[in-house]
Amino acid sequence: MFSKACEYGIRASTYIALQSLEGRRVSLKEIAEEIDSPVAFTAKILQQLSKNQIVDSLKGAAGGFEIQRSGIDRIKLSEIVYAIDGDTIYTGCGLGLKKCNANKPCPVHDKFVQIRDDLRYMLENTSLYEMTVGLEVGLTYLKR
Amino acid sequence: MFSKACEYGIRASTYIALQSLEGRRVSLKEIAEEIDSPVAFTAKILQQLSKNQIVDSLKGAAGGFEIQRSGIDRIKLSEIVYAIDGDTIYTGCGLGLKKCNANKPCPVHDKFVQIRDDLRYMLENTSLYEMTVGLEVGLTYLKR
DNA sequence: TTTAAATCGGACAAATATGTCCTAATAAAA
DNA sequence: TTTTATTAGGACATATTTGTCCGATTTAAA
Repeated sequence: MFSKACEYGIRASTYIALQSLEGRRVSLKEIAEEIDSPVAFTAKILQQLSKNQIVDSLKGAAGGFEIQRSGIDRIKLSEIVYAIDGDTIYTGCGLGLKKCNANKPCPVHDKFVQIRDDLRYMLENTSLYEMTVGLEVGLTYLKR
Repeated sequence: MFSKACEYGIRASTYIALQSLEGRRVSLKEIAEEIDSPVAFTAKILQQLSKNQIVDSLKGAAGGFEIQRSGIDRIKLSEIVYAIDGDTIYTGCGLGLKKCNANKPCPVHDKFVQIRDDLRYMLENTSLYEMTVGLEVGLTYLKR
């Protein structure tokens, strides 16, 4: 569904949001440990998320990553996916045709539109805050 | 969503089904032309589909690929996807966790289960015959 | 029996995705 | 001011996916 980079990106953002809610800024090292991802690769992804203003980064000692409370409420999964994987998941043809659309559809166009629209709706309506709710009480997990 | 190989595989199977309905056996070369795919790569995929008994192949002059009428009705997209991409699209976690399940779910487990189930239902209930219906009358396309 | 047209299958090549390493830049603390 | 802990970013390395090439095998037709 998503690239590895995107999976790590969602998990990292969610962990940062969770800790930011407690007022804790977190380091790359801690993030990678807590979401069980390769450190240096995660660094690249966080750079990208920072450039796309999904996470805030602060250099130097006591630096790290955080997300403003307003961001935690506002940022949706769709924005993270878009920042890393682009929009192919929404716009691409299920059978890989370059110019597939309602006018010249592939044989599964309508069926895919429906499923992709459901996926898009879900991603556009799931905030980082919502992602953290189960984590706090141990109902959901970010590794294993 | 699917790998390139799987996209080509679905398009190739659909074209073979369409021609088999007319009693025509088709060559690799014709298939690759009609679905706009790389010839040699398509050959590999057809080998795989042949081994998985999704298409019948005949060697030698006047050989080629075909699908029995019974197969055209019976074979579902899910079988093609499974033969090429395996079952990760059904069973894999949306966030890439290895042991994500209802007991220890990731934060989007339930939401992904729903979308994946819809996708699975669609793939398991779309036959090759259904894929060909629109093609015959020029309502749907396999290239561009 | 020979030739031609086709798939099969192994080895190779290129492109992309994933992952690592090292140095520079930054900022807090000693 | 120096040291230390951190992110930024470029170059490199590895793995996987995508794609190519070529000889072997098969079968129909000449």
